[in-house]
Amino acid sequence: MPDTASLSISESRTYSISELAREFGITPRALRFYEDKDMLHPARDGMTRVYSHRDRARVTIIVRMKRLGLPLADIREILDLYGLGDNERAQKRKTLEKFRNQVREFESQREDIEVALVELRKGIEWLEDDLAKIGPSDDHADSVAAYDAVARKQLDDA
Amino acid sequence: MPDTASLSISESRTYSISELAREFGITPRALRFYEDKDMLHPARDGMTRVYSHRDRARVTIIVRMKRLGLPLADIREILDLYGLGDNERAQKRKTLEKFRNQVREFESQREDIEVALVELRKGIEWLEDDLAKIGPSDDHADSVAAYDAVARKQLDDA
DNA sequence: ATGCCAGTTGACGTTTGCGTAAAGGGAATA
DNA sequence: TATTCCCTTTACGCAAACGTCAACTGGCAT
Repeated sequence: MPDTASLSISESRTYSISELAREFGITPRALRFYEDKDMLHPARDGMTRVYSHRDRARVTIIVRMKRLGLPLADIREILDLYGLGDNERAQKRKTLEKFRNQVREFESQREDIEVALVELRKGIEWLEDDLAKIGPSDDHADSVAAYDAVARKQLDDA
Repeated sequence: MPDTASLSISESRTYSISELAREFGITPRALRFYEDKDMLHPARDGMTRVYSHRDRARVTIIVRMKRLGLPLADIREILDLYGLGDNERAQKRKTLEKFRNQVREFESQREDIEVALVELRKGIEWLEDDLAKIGPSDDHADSVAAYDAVARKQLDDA
């Protein structure tokens, strides 16, 4: 099987805890913590943890999901669902539902981000314009007007 | 000034704490908490809080930012920045930097979401296909193969 | 053998974002 | 007057997600 050959190079590697930690910008403590929460189950060489390529993939998922604000418990479920290939139809339906809900949540979250980005860009534009006025008019009325302008926008589309 | 007239209708209203709480789907406790954290400064009628339209706008921002996972401290800063119209140029530059950083963060967060959505949709597709196989082959080899397929994808683009 | 580095397991501390009584004030309604 | 609301403050509690010791255990380089 040529398949096996293609795997052997990169997928046979193992990683130490601090190696993975550095790679993902987290602490070893975090990795042990995730393990304690049953999100990882690295092999052991005596006492020391040995992370497989597959473990690494799981960490990738964990880190990604975390950045998206998912609580560890939820991430764990997702991980479990990937891991549990021996599901029955009922379970799979539930899984499907969960995934669909996640999609919905992410989509609405993405919308929130779009909105926030618009707001921030408006603020940036305002600040840039304001800073572009060469002479520091240092005026009080000016800043008040500016504040009102921004506030007004907030109020309008709130 | 006709401007004043356009404001008087909707902007002169005030809100009670529970009114605002209901509107934003949060508890009065939360609003008091935000005030304790100096994110809101509603007027008082005796002891009871009276929220202006402008206060309401601030709550809007708080809620939005919270949904995006920003810690209250950060939200407070943003709020302060809006409120401080009497900034010096130096301050404004710092503000500008903060805003730009936020934009960058949101953008990368949005990308994370896109990625996660792709993953989830792949998972959904897989589950749907799997459930579509009319006969519950109930096979063990099947599920193992399915697991490997998914795992492989994870590993590939990790 | 000694020292250093990286690893291990608890156990406790910290921050965030409120929830949840506890104890009461003021106004309106029955 | 009594009950009912809505409001107030003060204060303790809590789950999540680690950080931070503390106390040990190897391995290997000198």
